[in-house]
Amino acid sequence: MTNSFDDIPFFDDAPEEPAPRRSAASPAAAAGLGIAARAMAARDGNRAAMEYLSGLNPEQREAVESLDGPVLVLAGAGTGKTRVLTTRIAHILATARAYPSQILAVTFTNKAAREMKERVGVLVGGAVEGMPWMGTFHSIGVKLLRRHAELAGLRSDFSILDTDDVVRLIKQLIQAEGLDDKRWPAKQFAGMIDSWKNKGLTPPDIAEGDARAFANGKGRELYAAYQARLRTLNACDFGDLLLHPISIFRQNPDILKEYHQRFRYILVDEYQDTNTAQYMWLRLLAQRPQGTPQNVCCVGDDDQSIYGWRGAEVDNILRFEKDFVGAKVIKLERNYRSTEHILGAAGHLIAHNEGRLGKTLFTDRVDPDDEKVQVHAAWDSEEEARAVGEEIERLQRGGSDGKKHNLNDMAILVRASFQMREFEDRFVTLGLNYRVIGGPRFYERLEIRDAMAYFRLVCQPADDLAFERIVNTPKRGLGDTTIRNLHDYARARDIPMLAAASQITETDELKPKARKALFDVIQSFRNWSERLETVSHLELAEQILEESGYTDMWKADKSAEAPGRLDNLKELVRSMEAFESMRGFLEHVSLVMDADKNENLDAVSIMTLHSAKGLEFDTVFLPGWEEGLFPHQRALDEGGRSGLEEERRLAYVGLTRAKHRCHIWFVSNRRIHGLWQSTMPSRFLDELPAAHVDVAVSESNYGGYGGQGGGRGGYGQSRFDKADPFANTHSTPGWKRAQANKSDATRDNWGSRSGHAVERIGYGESGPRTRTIDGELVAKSVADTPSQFSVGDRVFHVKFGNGNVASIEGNKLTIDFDRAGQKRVLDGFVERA
DNA sequence: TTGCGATCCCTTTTT
DNA sequence: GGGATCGCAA
Repeated sequence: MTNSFDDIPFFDDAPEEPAPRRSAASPAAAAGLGIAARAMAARDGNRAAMEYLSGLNPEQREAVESLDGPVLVLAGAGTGKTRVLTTRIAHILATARAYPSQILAVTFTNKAAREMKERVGVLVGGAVEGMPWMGTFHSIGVKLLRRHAELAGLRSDFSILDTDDVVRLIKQLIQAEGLDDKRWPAKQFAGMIDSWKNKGLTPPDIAEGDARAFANGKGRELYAAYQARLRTLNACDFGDLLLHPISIFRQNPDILKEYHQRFRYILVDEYQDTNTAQYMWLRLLAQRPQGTPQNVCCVGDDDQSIYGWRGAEVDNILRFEKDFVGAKVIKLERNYRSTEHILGAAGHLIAHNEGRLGKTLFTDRVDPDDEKVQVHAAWDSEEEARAVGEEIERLQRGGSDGKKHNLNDMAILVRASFQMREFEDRFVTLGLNYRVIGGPRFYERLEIRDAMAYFRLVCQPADDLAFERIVNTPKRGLGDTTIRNLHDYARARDIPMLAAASQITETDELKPKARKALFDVIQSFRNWSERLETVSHLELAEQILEESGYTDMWKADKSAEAPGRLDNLKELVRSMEAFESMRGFLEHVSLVMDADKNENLDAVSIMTLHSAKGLEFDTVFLPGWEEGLFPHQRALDEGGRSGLEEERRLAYVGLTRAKHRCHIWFVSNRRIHGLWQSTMPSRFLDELPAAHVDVAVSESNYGGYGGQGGGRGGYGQSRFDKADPFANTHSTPGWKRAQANKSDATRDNWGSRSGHAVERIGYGESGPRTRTIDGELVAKSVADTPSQFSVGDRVFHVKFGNGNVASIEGNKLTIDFDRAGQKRVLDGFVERA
């Protein structure tokens, strides 16, 4: 059977030997190389035409021009890493060292791949279209696997399962083993398999101990059963996209050799994030027999290694020189992004980490007007969102520099995605445009997954998971009993469920009603599969959704979401336009999973720190710098010291995203799992240097609100001045007002705003509070001064109620609360009972 | 077989 | 707090 992937010619788009020469017949030249072509001409003497090299600093230029032999570029944040990579590609093409199709350029994320493609496109023009080997590890893995699928026991039209499918599949296996799927959650086992795969381990490689850890010692068998099941489904998971090629290369040296000849240049972005499997994959492709050039260039930054939890091995970057003898190591330390304050803060913070290669970023751009990194305190996450929103509006109207700022230049970077919600809620009420990056994704929506299951099954009839998903959606009277029958029938004969369904309708094993319903479904699928070749995939998609009754199902649905779902389905069909075939579309979706339809809207970006890596913004807001959230408790529990260091790198990534302004927030109270918890400022705040940081909270407390303070003070000042509760609540303790505020805050916008203003004054008055922040941040001095409390004191806390002080450590109290148990709290938050 | 209510569990990060 | 799953009843 042919499909669109077989259409890609193998080696005939570029001769293996000799290396390309500049000639009219050269496909590369014919492709119209733009600058590259001009630069080829330049090779004959006119070096000035190599304009893409000008503007590089000496280190960058060296990294670009060192084309022979292995190169490791240690590129700090904002030092022009992507520029080096893209220019290097342009340079390879321009000097006619290789055809576009002979360059393997690997990135970690889709976003990075997209950006690289764009930027290379700017340099070399249309030639970038001739670079099929530029993409993520996974997308390149698919490409390899499609070509050699049979060597992995698959057909080239295999499906790629996402996490959801995998979990459902494993759940079936666990149940089939007669195990209790509550005691042995499928999700957990899916995680184990994933981490095994990240380490490059196949079932026989699993150590005895690990194998025993799950399902009464059946872990290894279960893993093997899972792999076997994938094979019968003609499917693979994300990990397989790397593992299968690895074993194909290992077992077929001749194939590996073909790729060695093909890939003249290998480039790897974000090398510090590669896991063991990726590393094995890469080494197979990059390590050549002695005497052959190993033109591999890896770019990375050990200080930005933030994927250790996912199996990334920082060691990979550290042992590069051992793996590739004679490697040249180039450090990029000149930062072009951030102000000296931001760099100073970030550098001081990251210096607290031990195992690092040690780079120090510097910049020449010193401007006395540059704002220091601002640290703000808020009572709770709601106030945090409110204040950030106001700061954003302030910048939008015209910041301290009087300049009006675009929302596109601002981002809120959170540690965990649940933090996003509060900002979204707030921005909706403010009418402030925002976009969530990496949030709940289009293709993960229920209706989209259903529709996709239909498409998958049409293209790949062995896809049982898709079959099970939609066989009774919309409702066709095919319930659990029928499905289970069908399932058993299929398993017994080792055939796909769709085929089994076809057979079983010819017997009388099913009740007439179910039999009829099933028969109709199969007929539909037969029809659709036939049309695959004759009807355009766009039309076919529409027909499938119509004829299956799927759109009717939502039209009949009276719930609030139904119209939105119908819209999404339309959007889905529309987005298929960009693809040549349904298969091509399905592949895109399984790998990319996000629809990048954020047009030119001016909007604040909200995303996690992880997904912010590689991006930059004029103004960056970093909320939630509290112990337990950031650094995240789980990272500390599971990762210990190295977990903490990874969190610190995450903080470093966050800070270094900012070009001009960086605002950090921490709150005293945050709701976690629905419960309010008192929180302490993050230790990372202690690690920021006073020279580059302003504690904005005290300033706004005293200066901003009384009306006499002048200063650029607080946010939304004028609005609060009008608020009438101001006067009469002025003298009551802050926490009380905050508490009163909380009850009506969710409903009443204005109420919450005025309450908010009042709250903040309360902070200003509560001396310990302000000093605490200064003390935490600037020096440990406060921590050394004796607390106003002593052990045994009876105290009251707004969230936890009454309790007794159990121990004191500087300004941090451990309190045994009568009802809430033992908590650690800053002394500013309690008062004598 | 379906639909609804109750309960349970989880909440870091992603290809 | 909230989403997903489970169990029970119609």
